[in-house]
Amino acid sequence: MSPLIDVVLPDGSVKALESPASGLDVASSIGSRLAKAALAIIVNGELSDLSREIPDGAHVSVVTASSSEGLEVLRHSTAHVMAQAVTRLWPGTHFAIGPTIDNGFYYDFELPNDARFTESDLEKIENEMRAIVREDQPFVRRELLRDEGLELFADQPFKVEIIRSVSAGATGEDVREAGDGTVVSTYRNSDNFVDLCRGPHVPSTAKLGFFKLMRVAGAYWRGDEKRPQLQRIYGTAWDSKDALDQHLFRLEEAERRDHRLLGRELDLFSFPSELGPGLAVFHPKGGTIRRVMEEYSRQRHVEAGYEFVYTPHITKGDLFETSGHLQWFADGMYPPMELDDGQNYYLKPMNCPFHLLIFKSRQRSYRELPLRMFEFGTVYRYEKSGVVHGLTRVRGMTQDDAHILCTREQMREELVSLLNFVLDLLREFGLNDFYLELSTRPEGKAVGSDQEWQEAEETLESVARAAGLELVLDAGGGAFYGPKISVQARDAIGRTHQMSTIQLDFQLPQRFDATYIAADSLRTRPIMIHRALFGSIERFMAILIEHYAGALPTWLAPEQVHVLSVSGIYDDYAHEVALACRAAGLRAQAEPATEPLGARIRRSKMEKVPYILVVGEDDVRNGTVGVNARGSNDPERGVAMKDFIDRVAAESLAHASPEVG
RNA sequence: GCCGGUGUAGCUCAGGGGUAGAGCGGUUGUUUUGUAAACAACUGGUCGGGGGUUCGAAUCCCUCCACCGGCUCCA
Repeated sequence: MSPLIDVVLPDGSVKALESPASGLDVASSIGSRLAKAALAIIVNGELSDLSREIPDGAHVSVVTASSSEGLEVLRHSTAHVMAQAVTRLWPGTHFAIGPTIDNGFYYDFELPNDARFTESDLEKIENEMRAIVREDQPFVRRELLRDEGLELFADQPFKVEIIRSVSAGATGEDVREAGDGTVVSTYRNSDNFVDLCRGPHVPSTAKLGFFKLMRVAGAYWRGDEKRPQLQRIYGTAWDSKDALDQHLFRLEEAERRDHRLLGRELDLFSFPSELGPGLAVFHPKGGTIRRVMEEYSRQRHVEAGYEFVYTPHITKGDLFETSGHLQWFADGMYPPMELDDGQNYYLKPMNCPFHLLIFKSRQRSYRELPLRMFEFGTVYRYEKSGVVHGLTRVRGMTQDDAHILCTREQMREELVSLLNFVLDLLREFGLNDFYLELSTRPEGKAVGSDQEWQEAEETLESVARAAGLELVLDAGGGAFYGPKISVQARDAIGRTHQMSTIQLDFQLPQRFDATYIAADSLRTRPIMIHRALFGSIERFMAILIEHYAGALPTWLAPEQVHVLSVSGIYDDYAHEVALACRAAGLRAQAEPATEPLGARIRRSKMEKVPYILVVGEDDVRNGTVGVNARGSNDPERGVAMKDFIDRVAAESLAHASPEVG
């Protein structure tokens, strides 16, 4: 009889198993359904293959696709299957890395003879993957010495590079691929496919099957644009057809919300090709949304003690020499205009140097600090041709930009109140699920001393922690002049967007030699805080449009009320109602009865107007309206005109959407 | 900037060496409508730009541009 070992299950209970026992044995001992669903096992906190032998006394937890770990294992294994399929179809392919990502995975390849994947290849690859799944190939783990690994992958240059880099002490992605360096781990599926991989993997390809290859794209090896560009295939993988279908449905939902599509359908903005890429024009309705956003923002900034400034769009290059932009940011700037006097003039990519000049326009006293200067500053950035994207990435944009100059002592408190201000403002626009990101010093392209950076980063971090929100580190993501906190918001369908940025800057005041006279009569260097709460108005509008799927809350809706008369003989009353709404500050208009009512209702509904009023004979007699609120299938009849107006005015003030029952 | 894809009417799309199409939209007329599409007529295009092959190019080839999906970058 074999000796027994004990394993501790997640609920604390202890199970005795015959030794040796694998992860699969553990799962089987609990139940046959679990054994079937098991994909991997966590042994003493370490995610491992099911085939792994379990040591006596281990704490174990069986991993199925219902956990995020399980899905990740499943996706990673599917990536291997894809790599095998590709090497079957294109013998001689070099494969690079194939990690999991949100909802799926990708794998980077270099095809022989510089061949390229096309979209139609995806179906071929999927079919080959299905064949591999049917073959029920086991994933067999084997650990090799470094030199054995180098030999095994001698014809796979990317794998060789990974093995070399992990044995040289690399971390991160490479370790995930290969292990710790002295020993490398591999997974073999069949005689002709073995991959370098740390694992773990599902026991067999038969555990997989609910996947779809989404798209093919170029991707630089190691994300470095100076290195070879590989062919990347993105896929998604799930544990059931249902889950896969749901995911595909969510993608369709995101497509339906695409602000570029809604922007055209709702007649909000466009990108005339006559203007060039990334340059938008706002149509009257988009202009209304923007104006309401800006007006509200202005009002809040006045209340928060900001002063409003205005600065020009172009300047002599000297300014950006002083600020360091020409040294650090020239790639992002439009090329200069050379004028007759031999001066180079630039479109401004940022507003900060101008605000500093305002600060410097006369001597400042500590009594004036903190000085908060706000501007809707329109800036131009020469974005690379491949990156412009709707309103979220443009070449001309307006920032709700402000620069706060304060003393070192004031800095912390200013940041704390600023963060509260931001979050409160964003909540008024209907976003309420946030986390913070701290971006630190960018290696190799930063100005300032180590000590200054350290102080700036520590201050920002402590302020961010004090806010009590989740904090994520974005190492090396800061601007060249200082670190930043950015507020990330999750939208209605769970995507995250970078919203506000708050940057700390010890550099610019120094470069411009900005000073104030402190209480001790000494010239003292102020601290500068850069901040944009919307980020850019364009991007923020895009996010709102997608968040609300175009159905903006009443206060932001470009048209709030449409008044439709049942027939032309009540058009006068419809106008009267619209005028009364407008007198109460609502955006309302009467639509003439040129078409049947149903057609006009449909038109207004498609425009996502919050309130459609229908008026007819009863209403003319009683001074009432029929109210059809957006989202409701159940119109109200005979509502007193004044009651309706009061209700919508209140709703608008509260920044709410129509209440539907 | 790089890789892949796509450019036909305002929008969505069909056509694929031999007279440029549909639906929606727009305009006009008729219709007077109680909650998501009345009827009719009309209107609409250098088939992204340029070059080439050809008797003939929207269609085949080259090139540029724009857009879409990624990479790098980023508000």
